[in-house]
Amino acid sequence: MMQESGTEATSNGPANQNGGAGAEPTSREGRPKSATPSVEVSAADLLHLQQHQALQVARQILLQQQQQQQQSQQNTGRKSPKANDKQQGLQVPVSVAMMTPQVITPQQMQQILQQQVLSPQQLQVLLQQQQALMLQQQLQEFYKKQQEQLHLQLLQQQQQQQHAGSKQSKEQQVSAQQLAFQQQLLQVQQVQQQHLLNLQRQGLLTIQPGQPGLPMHSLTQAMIPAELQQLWKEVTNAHVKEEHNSSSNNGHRGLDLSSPAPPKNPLLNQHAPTNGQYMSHKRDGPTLEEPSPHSHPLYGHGVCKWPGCEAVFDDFQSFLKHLNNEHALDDRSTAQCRVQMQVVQQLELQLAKDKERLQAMMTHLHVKSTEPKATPQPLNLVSNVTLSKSASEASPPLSLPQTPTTPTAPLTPLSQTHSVITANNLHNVGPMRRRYSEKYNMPISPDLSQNKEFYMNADVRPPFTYASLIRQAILESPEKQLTLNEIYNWFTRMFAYFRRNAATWKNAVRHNLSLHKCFVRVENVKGAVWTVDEIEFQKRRPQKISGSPALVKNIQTNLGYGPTLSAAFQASMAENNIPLYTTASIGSPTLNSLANAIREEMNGAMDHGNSNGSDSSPGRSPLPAMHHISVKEEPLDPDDHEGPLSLVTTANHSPDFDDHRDYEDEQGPDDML
DNA sequence: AAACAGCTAAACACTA
DNA sequence: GTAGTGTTTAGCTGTT
Repeated sequence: MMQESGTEATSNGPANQNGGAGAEPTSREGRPKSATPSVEVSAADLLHLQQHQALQVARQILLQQQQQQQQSQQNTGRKSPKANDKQQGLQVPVSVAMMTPQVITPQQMQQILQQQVLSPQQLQVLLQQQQALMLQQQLQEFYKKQQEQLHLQLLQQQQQQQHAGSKQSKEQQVSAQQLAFQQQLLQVQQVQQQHLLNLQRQGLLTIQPGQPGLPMHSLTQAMIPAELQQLWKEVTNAHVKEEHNSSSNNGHRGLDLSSPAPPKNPLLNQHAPTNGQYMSHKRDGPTLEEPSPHSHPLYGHGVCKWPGCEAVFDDFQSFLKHLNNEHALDDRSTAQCRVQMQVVQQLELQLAKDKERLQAMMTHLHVKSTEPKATPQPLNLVSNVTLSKSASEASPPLSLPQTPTTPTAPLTPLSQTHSVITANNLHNVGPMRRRYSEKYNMPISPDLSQNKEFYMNADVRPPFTYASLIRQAILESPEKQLTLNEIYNWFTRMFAYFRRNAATWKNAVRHNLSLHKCFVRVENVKGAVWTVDEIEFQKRRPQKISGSPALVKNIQTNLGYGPTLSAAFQASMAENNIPLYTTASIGSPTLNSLANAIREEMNGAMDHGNSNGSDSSPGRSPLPAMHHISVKEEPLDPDDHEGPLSLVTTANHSPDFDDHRDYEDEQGPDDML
């Protein structure tokens, strides 16, 4: 928590984000919860500031307009545009109160029109002024409403936080509130921009790119990161030159994108409106040619990818036509572009926050940082597959230990085992000699079920030992026994990784089956099947888990049901390896949840027992392993059970069983006998 | 440093 | 003869 807040404070401050104008709403996301109230206040302040800026912009612009017009009316003879420009730049915002009284009522307007005291030009000017003033009033009203809403929200948030029970729910509330808050702010921004754009469009807002001291500019700066700003400038300059000859907007340059208000996205440049040529502006530098004559970032699968468009086209040319016609350089496109830009900004900010969070988490867990790679890859497992392949294909497939990537420091078992695999985790799998399922004696079932899809699709080596996997395969089977071929099939079915280099891993499977005493070969009518001797499996590695004695006792008591429970149940209990998680070994689970998990586990085990025991084939011992257990000379050493119980909930387990059923069906009718 | 565990490779035997 | 299955050994690496 402290680390996180520290990180946030240093690397995510307003200065880093938006150049100091402080109008970036999203910088609040992910802030430390302890600082929530004060940050909320600052959020409101920021909103105030932003609104104030927008209002100032409008005021100043309107004032400029008025003065300009007054000057042009009164000093018709003397023209000194340069002096005017300078004066405009130095204008000091005046109070709205100075301007509001000038709003003319419709009746007055009617009178003026009827009396025809004004020339058409004067009327035009007057109209513009009126429109501007009305816009400003609307703006003010809207801001007031927004402000009230936000205040309400903040109040609610504070109250909720005060009464929130658990820390976690508090966090959730906070983040939900933050999200709503962000959206609110985004909305405000967008409306601001829309209004300003309207002003622009009507020629009331004539702001030149090079003009100093423009409030609009500061507003824009407040919204976009520095680099984007830079990019924007570059693009803007180029665009101004490009558009300079265009006389379409003669008279006023309200649509000129070079005005600072619309943050110009590279996107804009990508569809040069005149020729439809896609000029790659980003990444590879300006010299890069477009990758292919028919590729366009806004065109994919025959669909226009312009936000909210989705028009379908048969060919690229018609798309280009559409792009030039429908998404030409107009106010709508500009506004959409701005919105898109904000979306990107939000995502970037979110990414940055998540990165920081990840970093903090890893720091907290004492894991070496993989920061540069920590950028979440798209969930394109294929790319990961490629990576993994290229890394492993150079060497024998299972000789991943030789890959240059060294395994990271041990993770907290729970955080690793029970988390869904992400792209980051990929760096951790493979070269582990001792897979964490072994190392921490963790059950692989939760991980497997949770990341089942992942393992099934990604060519990533599962972080489990062969022994664990074989055991899992066997235990997942209804009969708790599998032929070698069935084990093979389970491997290939469950793991994309084992769909290649079969000779290697199959050899390893056989080797493990033979080597480990925990795997018991049972002769069957149809041949041999392999079963798991759970006790032997647990004995393989003495576990040293410093569990609370009470818990140990508890588990032992549960195991003590032995005489009254079926052998299948015992086997299932042992099978699922319910561990005696301690706070030291597991991190966070409460005793309560542990108890629940065990309870669920027991229920699930009972189910398993019931499903196997009664209707299995007589010729085939349903639980050969149990038979094996029964003849073991060594009594169950309590210490052996300290680690070995796994948190496999029925929820996690049953799908696998279902899947396994399918799989078993492939194996032929021998289960039916 | 030694023991241990796990992975890989390979040789060999047996059987269908 | 071949493929599948099962056993065993050896060498290596990583962990304890």
